[in-house]
Amino acid sequence: MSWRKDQGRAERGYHHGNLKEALLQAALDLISKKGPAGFTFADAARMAGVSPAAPYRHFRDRDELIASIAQRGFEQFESLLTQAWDDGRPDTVSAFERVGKAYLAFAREEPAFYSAMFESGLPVDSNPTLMAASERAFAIIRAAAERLAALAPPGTPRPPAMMMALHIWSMSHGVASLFGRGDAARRKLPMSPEDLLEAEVLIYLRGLGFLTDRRPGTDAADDKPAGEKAGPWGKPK
Amino acid sequence: MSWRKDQGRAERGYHHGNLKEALLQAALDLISKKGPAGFTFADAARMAGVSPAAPYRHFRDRDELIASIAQRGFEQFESLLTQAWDDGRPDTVSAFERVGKAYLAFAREEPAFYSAMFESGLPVDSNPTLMAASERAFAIIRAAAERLAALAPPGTPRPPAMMMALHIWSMSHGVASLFGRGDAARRKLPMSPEDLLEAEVLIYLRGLGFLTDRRPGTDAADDKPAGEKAGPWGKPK
DNA sequence: CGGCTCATGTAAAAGCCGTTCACATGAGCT
DNA sequence: AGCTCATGTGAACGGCTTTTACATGAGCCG
Repeated sequence: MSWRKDQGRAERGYHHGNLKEALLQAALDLISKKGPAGFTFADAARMAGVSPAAPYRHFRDRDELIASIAQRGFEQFESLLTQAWDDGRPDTVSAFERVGKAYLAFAREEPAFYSAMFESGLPVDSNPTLMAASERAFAIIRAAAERLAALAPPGTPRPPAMMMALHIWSMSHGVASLFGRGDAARRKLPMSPEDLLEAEVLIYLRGLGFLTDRRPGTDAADDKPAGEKAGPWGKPK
Repeated sequence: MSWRKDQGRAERGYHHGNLKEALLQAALDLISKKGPAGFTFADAARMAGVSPAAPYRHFRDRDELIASIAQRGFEQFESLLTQAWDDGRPDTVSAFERVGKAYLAFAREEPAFYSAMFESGLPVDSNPTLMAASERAFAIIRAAAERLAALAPPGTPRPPAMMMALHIWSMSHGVASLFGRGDAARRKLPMSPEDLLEAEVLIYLRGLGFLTDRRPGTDAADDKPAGEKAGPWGKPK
């Protein structure tokens, strides 16, 4: 049966058997409850049912645990973005918007990961593998921007994909961190963060010359079916 | 002479005489050096030359000190933005861009204030006077957006000023917090955060129908549609 | 000037945390 | 069976936050 190495505080021998995993899980819980600053190493150990010194067999120090979480976060983030982008199907623009929504959804649904990744205060370049994971996640956005840039309307200068990607990233992060989660979400808004970001991205894309109204027949290279006549901020009255 | 109540560790009697101010100053130093997490109450006390218990005569706890700093930060921030906006002189669009630059400059030059304001992890609504200060600062951006919205080209639906303001804020905060300061600034970029934000805002404004080229002779009076010549990202090759 | 009072500072202590080190345990291999 | 080494424990150190009882002296009042 499974009485042996259950997670949590089930009776166990001298050795935990799965401590590293249990610690990561506990840390996620704690960070999502009390923020990356409020999380303590000792608490995580307690929650895993081991002594305060035990975690040091698995992580050099508290920062390394947080870095591990950030690392995992970037991996899940990358996977989520990849899935949202879906290689640009069914059309580049709408896939692009889906990526924006996925960004926000991640920040909202995995606040612990998101804080560890972007708000834990640990230097980006402290851990090379961490930076690599971060760059792989960003690469998705960049690849999407690349495809989008290639669709630039003829006659207009083609925007640098890297710049577009950075712009999209900063918008997404800005919305997520100001309005997206927990404490910050308490700022009163006339619209949801999702709608706010979507409008922002659409206006931006239009500024680059992309036709994002998606009225029938006005779309440049896309075959997206008919949408609204309304602009990116809903129906003007 | 001025041997009496000099700042720092100069000889002093039993009473410091200006401890509250000294603590705020010390905290600013420490936060800018080690981030809002690395800052300790005891360190600030030491730096001011008093015992670790002394600060409690002036601040309920560590969080209240940080909140005080955030408060001051918002006040300076508001003043800086007001000055940058300069009531929309000499013209709305360029004043608007100046506000964006001022935002970034504040984040870069006052990282301690900026972290206390946006990254300290304390709930926005913990302190009503703090939230009020924050709202006064945002009101500048909002007022600028209002003026800008009023200039919307005829024939296009007028964008909601509040939404514009939130968009600008999220772009500015996104760029500042991802690329603007200290650790985050180590991400390698093809351009400066300032240029990145300026381009982002210009493209966004163009997406709203504002003509932002501002080369001599191509301004609003011109009949040429925006975006034909040099874009906001410089000369395409 | 003398004395009172109260804001402001100190010392000491409790409780927490991170971290280290010597030591215990027992899982897995030979 | 016995060895070994990864993994966990207990105790200890120093530092931080916060509280409490006590000390100091600046400002005021007569």
